[in-house]
Amino acid sequence: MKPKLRTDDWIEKIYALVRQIPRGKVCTYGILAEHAGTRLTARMVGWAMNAAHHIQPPIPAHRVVNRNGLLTGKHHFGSPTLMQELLEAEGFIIKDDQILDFKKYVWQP
DNA sequence: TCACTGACCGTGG
DNA sequence: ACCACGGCCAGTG
Repeated sequence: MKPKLRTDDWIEKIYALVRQIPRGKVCTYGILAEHAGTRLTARMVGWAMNAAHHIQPPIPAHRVVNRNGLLTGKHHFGSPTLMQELLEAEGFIIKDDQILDFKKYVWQP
């Protein structure tokens, strides 16, 4: 009997991982997806983040960026600059919606 | 009910 | 080095 391999299962992993991201670090959709089970579901990670907006506790989705270090989801934060503001508040340097030296701040579980 | 899209990533030509 | 395509899951029209 396989456990219910459903959304709730891996989606919680995603949330847990994102909440484990220390301040001053960032993570990518690919890494989260990979640690959540499948690395090919990076797209769903974004969907999970979207759902994370109305759940508790709040998810620091601003620390989750794409492989390019680009703030792809900034437009989904309610304010197009909210994500950048949050990241800058943590010491990141954002240029053209992109984190400078992003590779140096990548956090891996 | 069927089909398409989505805060992506990796590989191929 | 650049462009194009496929793949995964779930939600919505």
